[in-house]
Amino acid sequence: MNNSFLELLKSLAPFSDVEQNNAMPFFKEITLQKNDFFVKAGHFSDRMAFVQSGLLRSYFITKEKEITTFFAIPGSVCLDAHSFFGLKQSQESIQALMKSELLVINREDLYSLYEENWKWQQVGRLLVEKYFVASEERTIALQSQTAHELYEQFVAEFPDVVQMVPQHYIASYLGITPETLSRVRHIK
Amino acid sequence: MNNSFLELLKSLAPFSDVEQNNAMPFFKEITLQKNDFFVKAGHFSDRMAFVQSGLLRSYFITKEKEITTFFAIPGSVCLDAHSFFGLKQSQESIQALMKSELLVINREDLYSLYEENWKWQQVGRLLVEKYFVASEERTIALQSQTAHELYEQFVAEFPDVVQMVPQHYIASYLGITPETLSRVRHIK
DNA sequence: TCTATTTATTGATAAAAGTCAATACTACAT
DNA sequence: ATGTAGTATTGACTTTTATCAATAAATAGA
Repeated sequence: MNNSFLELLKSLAPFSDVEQNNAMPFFKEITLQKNDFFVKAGHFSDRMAFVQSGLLRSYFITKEKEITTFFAIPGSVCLDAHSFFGLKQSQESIQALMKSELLVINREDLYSLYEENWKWQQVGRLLVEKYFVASEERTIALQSQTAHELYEQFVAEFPDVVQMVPQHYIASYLGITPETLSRVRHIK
Repeated sequence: MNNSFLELLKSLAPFSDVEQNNAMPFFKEITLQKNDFFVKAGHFSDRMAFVQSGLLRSYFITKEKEITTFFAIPGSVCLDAHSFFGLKQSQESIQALMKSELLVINREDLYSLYEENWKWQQVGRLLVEKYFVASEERTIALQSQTAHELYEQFVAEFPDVVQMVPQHYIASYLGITPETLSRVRHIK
């Protein structure tokens, strides 16, 4: 398994080499080419990915508008929560914006891991806790900040993404129009 | 223990009577009077509550503005995620808006439960997953909906809360001003 | 009950962001 | 090199929401 993935896990709970090796067969390495989909809206998705390299984008379409909900950078966990946890059809699509290497596990295998060793269950819990806190913080930002503040915060948090994706993806992630983002970028 | 709490747990995983009884001593029933704080901003909070009755509000203060982030109704889990999961000083305060009965467990005891029986760890994970999905959905709403749509959705989702709390709390929960909410309420 | 405080509404105006449309820029494929 | 599709910028204008201020209504205490 890849180092960055192991480091993420080890930051959450200590694993022995044996435990790591036991888990390895559950994860499959896959490579997505640019524009390939990891999840397609309307389908059920039972796969969870750790991004090893590349970049993916989650988005959904509503009322003629396309809304970006997440950029998955290396080190991120990437899944459609509504589908994976809620067992529903995914509302979002997740698409690779460039060639991306992922470590993928499906729900069934993940749950086997959880039952096999409580430490994996713990890591699963800690991961979701971490993403829950991040989601809460994003909610608060959207609720309380102006377009300009949101963009500055985005640049600080994801400097690489700013360089790599079309601005209108970032605009929709911030809940503003591309025109507004373009103007906001030229303030100060 | 209270029925609504047990029902919540059973909806997530099946527990035997023995398992339930083993867990009981970890939970303390507390009653908050109106305006009592469950969490105070700036303090560390290691307590998690199940709301049995009453109503609480999470909020924080920024730039002279007060922003409501959550209403905890009966059946809800109530905590400051940033503090409880992130082990940081809480940014929010959580205050009872009326007399409220809570079942409270602290982090240490919760983690003992997790280690004692993997099913509790599983329930902990499932609970966070559930709240994560809800948080994602709220983010998407804030990102993509108008003030009017947000309010209509709030009324549909929390009809009781609408009756019970000052409108400006709801306004700040929706990321709009009290004046805008007042106007939006009289549309159509 | 009366008063003080909080809360809600309304109006006038300002600011922020959206919409529409034109144009320019870029990257890529042929 | 040329053309195409996607992307970014800019301007004029509209809509939405915020702000400020005044008043009205509701509520909680004494």
